[in-house]
Amino acid sequence: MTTNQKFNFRNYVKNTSLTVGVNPVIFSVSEDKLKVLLATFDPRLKKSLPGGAILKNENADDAANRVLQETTGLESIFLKQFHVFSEPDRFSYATVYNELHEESYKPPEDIDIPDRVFTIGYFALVNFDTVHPTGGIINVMSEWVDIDTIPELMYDHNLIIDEALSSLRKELFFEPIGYNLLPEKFTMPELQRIYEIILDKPLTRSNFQRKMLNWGIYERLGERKEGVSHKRPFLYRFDKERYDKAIKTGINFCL
Amino acid sequence: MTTNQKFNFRNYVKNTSLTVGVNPVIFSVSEDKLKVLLATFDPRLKKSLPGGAILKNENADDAANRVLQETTGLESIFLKQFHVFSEPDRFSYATVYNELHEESYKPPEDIDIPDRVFTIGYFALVNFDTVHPTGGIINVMSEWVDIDTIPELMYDHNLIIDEALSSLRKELFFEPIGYNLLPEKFTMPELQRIYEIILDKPLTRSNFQRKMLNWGIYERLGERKEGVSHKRPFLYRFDKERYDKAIKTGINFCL
DNA sequence: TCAAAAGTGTTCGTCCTACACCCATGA
DNA sequence: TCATGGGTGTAGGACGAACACTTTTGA
Repeated sequence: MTTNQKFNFRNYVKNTSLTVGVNPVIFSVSEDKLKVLLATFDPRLKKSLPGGAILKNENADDAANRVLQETTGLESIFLKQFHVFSEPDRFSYATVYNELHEESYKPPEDIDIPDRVFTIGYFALVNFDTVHPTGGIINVMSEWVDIDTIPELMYDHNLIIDEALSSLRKELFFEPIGYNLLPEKFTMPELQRIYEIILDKPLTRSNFQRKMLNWGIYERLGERKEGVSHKRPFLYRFDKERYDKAIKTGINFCL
Repeated sequence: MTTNQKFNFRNYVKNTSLTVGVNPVIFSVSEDKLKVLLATFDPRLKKSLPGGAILKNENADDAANRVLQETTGLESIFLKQFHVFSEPDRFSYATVYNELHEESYKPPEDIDIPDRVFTIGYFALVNFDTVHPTGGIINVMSEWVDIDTIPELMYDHNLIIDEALSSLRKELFFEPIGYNLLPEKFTMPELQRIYEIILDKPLTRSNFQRKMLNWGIYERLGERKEGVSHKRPFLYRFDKERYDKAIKTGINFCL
């Protein structure tokens, strides 16, 4: 036998019309709280995550970066895919219209509306101060919301945020990503707060300091933080070169 | 403003015709080697991973379990999503026809062939002896191949396997999943080989033993392994109850 | 009786924890 | 001068790496 006799194109290509989008869960830290960027599509509806479809010549990462750029203005920041959400009924393009009966939200009948929409969940870490949230292309506005006061959201977006947070915590053990939430120059106490807020548990100051320095991936700068009403802490910077070297020699970032 | 003025359905629904499938990377261990199940669609072509489209009423996990069942006969085994592969040109339905010019592989012109196909990568851990590989619904056959002699595969399947292995290694730090590769009753030396093979590095016998027992998630059975030409090792079984208890009290599975 | 492999114990070093102590700063 | 927070030192304990020793088995 040379040809595969089992194969029949008509059985193989299952024609469920489908769109795949991305939903970045954008984290930042401000006022000692972990925050997530939530979008408002229409003020009368529940909030949702920023998101968008994957366009013709994009891969998923491209799309996530684009959505991030549209809503925060930021490029090339920490962004990582963590899970696909694919329940058959997780999303419907008619939801908004069914809720509000606004003519402009009515799915037109002359274009093919996909039966299903999957979304690829991403999480991103950004420095709060560098972001001026906008609604991007789809939404009216977006805003930071404390992780522990997230309201009920559209679709399965509450679930997506839960999974994003637990993926973020997992990732902390493999990559020292916390510094992405801080400005380029930061102090050890600041970094410690990041870890405490993400992991939601207190860490011992002196030991935290020593561990971070032992990793040898942060460069201590000459300067110290100005304008604090007590001893001025050193400033540090993430050092990519040292990081790459540390990775090669095999390091683990367990806390 | 009540209505979202930015919104226009015609801009929002981007009509790229798209299918999403799953590709489980099925791992097992035999003859002291880590193996992956590879499928042959047509003997004249490169091999590939088992796979299939996500059907109408399935989510991604359902589809992956179905493909696994079709190719191995197994149900409810360890299976975990790890990444979506979404490059615009990663897959084409015409590939096989372009290669072989066999009429039966020609995409019919009267049905809509999707422009793009994404795949969700899964990895699965199975006990070698319980599997009798078949081609499943799509392929002619499937067979176990050593992880370090994987040939060049169709599409981006080599990349998928690489990512699967590194995800498997990562996951070892969060879940003690190695036992899934063994029969229900196993010995500590057997478990140690599993870890050594997956991580591709030797571990110290006595320390490994102690660590596994300290985790307290394996139950030592009364019996010992029969038919070995030296001291007979104890048999153990993974104990779900103890595992759940250990998780609650906060355990980490660092090696 | 012996080789091989399994189980257990011991030593040593490293790292983590907790706490103490001193330093620098603005109020 | 004092309260506050940052940097560093140290004693004690937990744990891992390496290795030694004993036990059990089939050949």
